[in-house]
Amino acid sequence: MKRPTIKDIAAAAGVSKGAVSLALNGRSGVSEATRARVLSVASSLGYRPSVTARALSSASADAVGLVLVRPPRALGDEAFFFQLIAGMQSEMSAALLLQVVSSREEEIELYRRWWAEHRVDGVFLVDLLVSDPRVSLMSDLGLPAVVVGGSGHHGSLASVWADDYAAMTSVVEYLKSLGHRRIARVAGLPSLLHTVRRDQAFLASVVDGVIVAGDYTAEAGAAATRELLGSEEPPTAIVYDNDVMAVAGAEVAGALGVAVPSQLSIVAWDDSVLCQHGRLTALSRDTFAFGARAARALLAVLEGASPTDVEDVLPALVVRGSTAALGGASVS
Amino acid sequence: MKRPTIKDIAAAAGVSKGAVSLALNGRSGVSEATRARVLSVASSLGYRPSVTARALSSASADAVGLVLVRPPRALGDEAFFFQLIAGMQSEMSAALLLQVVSSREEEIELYRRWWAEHRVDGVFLVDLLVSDPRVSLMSDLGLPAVVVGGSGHHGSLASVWADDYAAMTSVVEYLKSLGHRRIARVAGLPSLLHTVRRDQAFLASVVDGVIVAGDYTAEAGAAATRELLGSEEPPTAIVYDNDVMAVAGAEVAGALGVAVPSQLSIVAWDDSVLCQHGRLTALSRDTFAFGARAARALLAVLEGASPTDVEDVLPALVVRGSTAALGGASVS
DNA sequence: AGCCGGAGATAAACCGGTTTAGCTAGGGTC
DNA sequence: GACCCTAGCTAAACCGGTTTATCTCCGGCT
Repeated sequence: MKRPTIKDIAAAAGVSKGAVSLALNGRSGVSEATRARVLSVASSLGYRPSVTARALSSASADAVGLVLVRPPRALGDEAFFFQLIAGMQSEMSAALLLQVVSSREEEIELYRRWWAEHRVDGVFLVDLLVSDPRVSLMSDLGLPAVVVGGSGHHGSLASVWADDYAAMTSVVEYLKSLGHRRIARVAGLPSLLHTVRRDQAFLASVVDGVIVAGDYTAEAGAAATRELLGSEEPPTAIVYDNDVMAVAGAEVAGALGVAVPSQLSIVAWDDSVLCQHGRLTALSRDTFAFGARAARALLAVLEGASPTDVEDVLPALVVRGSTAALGGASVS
Repeated sequence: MKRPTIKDIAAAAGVSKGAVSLALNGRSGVSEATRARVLSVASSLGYRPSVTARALSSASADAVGLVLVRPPRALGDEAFFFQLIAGMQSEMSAALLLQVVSSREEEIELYRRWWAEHRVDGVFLVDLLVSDPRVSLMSDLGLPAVVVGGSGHHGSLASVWADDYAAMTSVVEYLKSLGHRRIARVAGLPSLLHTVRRDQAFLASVVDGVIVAGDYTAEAGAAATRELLGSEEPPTAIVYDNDVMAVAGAEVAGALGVAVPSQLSIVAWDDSVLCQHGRLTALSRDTFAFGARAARALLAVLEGASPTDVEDVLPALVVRGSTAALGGASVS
């Protein structure tokens, strides 16, 4: 019940540990005859090198890391991250070391540890902040990293992103073309970079706009919607920063007797089963594919390629029953 | 930019590596004075032991493992697992080593490797099969494990489960009390243990029942529903094995002109935002809490407690608009 | 013949811990 | 005073790999 170690292979092949190591890793220093013998012995004994031991002598750790800073309870409802993780895994043969922490400080400490111990070969950085300390940390540590969804270029790091600015502009233009003028935005966390980008794009293209901050939870979406619809001049269209808040908002509108879409148009950022079934117009991006792309980018960096920026395809607006021309007929 | 190692602490405290190790781990063999000195030096240098190195000499790996056997693309839609993971993380200070593979063989191979390399301290076993080889594997390896959602006791392993049999019985009884006789069940994967348990309970309490197999995807739910509603004697109630299939089924019913709930009652297993918004009657269990409970069980085993079976609270039936008495008025 | 160079292999150091064997000094016992 | 124990510590082996220094042997060149 004990795995063969490199020593067993060496003994069985009649060579030294060092020679086995060289042979298995395809490096020079052993003859082809010896290499072949070692390989055959290794495979016949079912030898698998120990990643743990290998990681100690500063080689590969066969894992990449992802740290999420969220209240765990809220995390479970955010399909986005799981889709992303599933996509990442689809392109990786390595395992994903996942940890959920509650503060940015812990997150940074964790990256330092993982790096110092060679526990991971590289990491994904998500939820990028406006001026994010992690970017320079990765450079300082020399820890390969890919910024995921950080809408833009970041120092010397590879980045995989979608153009939030253009996407938001297209949403607003679409609503304007339907005759909407007073448009509201229920935003995500203000500290996040993509929130700021979307805010900017929103304010730049909207005629008469208002922004309310949210935190991606159903409660926040409902509260923001109540606040907006109860105001002096309620908006005729609301753009939500995620699916959960949008669905909650639609529900609140219904409860308040505000008809969707005849009196209020609703657009959700990030499509999901939730939007599909709620017949909500949504900005759809393929999060799974996005994760897969991020994984490929990280693998490329790990293989020594110079970090590149990959811009994801622009999210497509999927028009469903929650948006209509101002004063148009109800569909729902 | 280099982390202090145990050697640095030893040098700074003027003792040997071994003494530092003993002192830090609270073991006897060093005087209290020396221990205090070592601890203060260690903390002032910001020393953190390397988990990687520690794992080599058969100590803790500071991580627990979870292997999921699913097509990655489908995985992303299953909120269940992410809820579970979020719950697990909420109770763990260690990281979760996560890997998605495509076959049972790979899964087993992965457990063997992780064990052989001390990469994990223990693992969670999900999606238990009818006679699951993993159970005896864990015993053989001596790898601490917790069976999650395996509806029952499993060898010498700790188990955290909900009573699927009783839950299914309660659902069928509820439907029978509404007057339903011909009831269908759109099941999950037939190889899974809880599918079998639910099948048994369903067949035991139903008057006139039919079971169609599904695989948790929206497509499967839609196809099964089409098949059932198009049959000679269509059922008046359908119980789906997860939320995604139930929602898809409701949609198909609507498209076929079968009114829910007046002509067809629908019950979903596992509640979610999806069911809440679709106003589907659902069997609600707190998956997050379930994951947290599983984590606590694993931690207990890791601390040397003898493995225990923890039965989760019975899932509660949350009645919404998708179920009604046979021939009752439409609500939707 | 004498010298040099490189291929092929080995032994040993190293990564950062844990653990065991062994050494030393001090106290108690008879 | 001889003897034994034990507390307290050190040195060294070990975990399973990688990497470097070193050694040997053989062939080619002058």
